[in-house]
Amino acid sequence: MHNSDIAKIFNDIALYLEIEKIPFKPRAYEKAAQTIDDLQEELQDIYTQGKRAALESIPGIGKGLAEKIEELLKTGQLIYYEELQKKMPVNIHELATIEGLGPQHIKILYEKLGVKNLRDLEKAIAAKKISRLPGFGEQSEKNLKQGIEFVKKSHGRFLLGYAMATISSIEQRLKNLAHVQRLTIAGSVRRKKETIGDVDIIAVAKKPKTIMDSFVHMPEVIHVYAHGETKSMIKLKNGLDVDLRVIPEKSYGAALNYFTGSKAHNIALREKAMKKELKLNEYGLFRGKKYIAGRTEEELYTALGMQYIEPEMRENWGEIELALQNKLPKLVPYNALRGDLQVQTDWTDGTASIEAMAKAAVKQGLEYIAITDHTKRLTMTRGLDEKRIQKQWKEIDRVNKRLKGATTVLKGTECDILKDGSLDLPDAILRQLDVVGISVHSHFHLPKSTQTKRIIQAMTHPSVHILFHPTGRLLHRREAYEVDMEAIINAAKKYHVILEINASPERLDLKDEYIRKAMEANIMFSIDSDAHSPTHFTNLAYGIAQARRGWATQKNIINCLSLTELLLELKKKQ
DNA sequence: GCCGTTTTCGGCCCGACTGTTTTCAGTCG
Repeated sequence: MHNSDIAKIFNDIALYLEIEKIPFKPRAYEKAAQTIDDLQEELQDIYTQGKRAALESIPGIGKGLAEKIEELLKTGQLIYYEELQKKMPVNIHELATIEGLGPQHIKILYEKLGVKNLRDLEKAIAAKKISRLPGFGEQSEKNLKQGIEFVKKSHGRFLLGYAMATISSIEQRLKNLAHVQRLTIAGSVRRKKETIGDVDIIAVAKKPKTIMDSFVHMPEVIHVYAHGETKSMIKLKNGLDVDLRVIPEKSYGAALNYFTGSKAHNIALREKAMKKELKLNEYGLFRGKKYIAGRTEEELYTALGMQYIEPEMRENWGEIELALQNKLPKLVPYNALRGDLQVQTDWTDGTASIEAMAKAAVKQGLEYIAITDHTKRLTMTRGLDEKRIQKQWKEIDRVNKRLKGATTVLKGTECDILKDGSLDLPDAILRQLDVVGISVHSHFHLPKSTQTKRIIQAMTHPSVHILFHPTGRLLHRREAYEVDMEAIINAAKKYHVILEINASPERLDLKDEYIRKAMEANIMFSIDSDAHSPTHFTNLAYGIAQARRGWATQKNIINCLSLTELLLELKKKQ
């Protein structure tokens, strides 16, 4: 039993307890679930080494939860959880993912209509049964319908950042097999799309049969669609489909190129080949029947008379034309970040102390981080007011002393943009901060022009450095608010505001096409983890991937600068 | 169910918004 399984059970229990209107316990379960999800070590290992006492030393886990974890680890089940399920046998997790549907309405739907899952709910909506229920109406029926559509739209696709751990683990195991000479994850994973449909793996192997056998017998596999010598297809327990192809070495580059896509890029590439009286397919580049190239991708692009194109750019957005003219931008490298300008701590809704976050940043090799806790309007996070933020500065000074330069902690804020475009901290405080980030956390449904005006109003404030997660979207959960991005980009240019590329796997905000538009206007970006726990710094890689998909170069990323250079840049503002 | 420089009991993030109501429950963050 893995941490994610236990975390899911605790989250389910929290929902059940909320249905029963039991106070406070749900928070305890939720908090523990979050902590467990963020844990770097498996609970199983912690328990094996230190028994129950070690479990209890984890913050948020006391005697009661330690016992439950012990039961889960030992028996694979939890009687308490099963009893809750028996009382109300619904797919509570699935129903709760629908925006606007909470525990109390789930209860009513179950008791009055017997709704147990998404499918039941759809049927009830189709039969117009919802609006007659107590507490529901015409509008809530409409909202539920929309919510279901939104969940279904994302159905079958996975967030890259959530699927990556599984994918990497499979990749490592396959690479370690004897007889495997080369192996690469291709497809949308290689292009670093924010969501992926399935996983395509390309390999060269001396004995294809052995690698294929190992592949279809991995413990995560629940279904084998196909099991052949050159191609096998499986479904994993988490729902992800994975294809593996074994390719002759001669065709490896061509196959990698073909299975990396995108389809549009491939078609355009083949058209260029045709104009040169060549033929490109997954086996190689040919003149008539004569093989010309295909062992590596580099060789392929060269033979087509163009620069090598990074996978993140292969969307047929003009990259082929630039490659032919030798004018491709040099994308920001994955190791180029020197700092992180959005980090939350336990002063608001983060899970760890300033010092713990700073130490994690040292491990990540970051030269500096900015602590950017929420501000007072965001009451649910205990957002900071002018008094507490000044108290926080003292703690930051203490931490910096203790760190002795291992990394530098900057004083920052994620200051709320209020409805009228004013900011949630007084000017006198904002002026003293190293990093002022601003963001929208309320009034998501303003008309587009009003929303745009509101945000631009905030950007005109002389102390503002960065607009955090500029469109507010949450992948698979919430659409971006309506905003005129062109106007925001123009404002960023005019008022010298940096736009954030938020690296959190469910945000990745800005999205690639906006990054490209902003690049055309030569806007500066910051790639930030938005870390709420020490493990989240590793998400920075997804932010860089997103930046590369938007064709961003190193000189446009503010946190590729050294600390001294960065502070110089930021201080150009008052 | 957790936690403690207000410590072993009694607190626990709480205000805004929506849609249902016609003064409030449910949900979100």
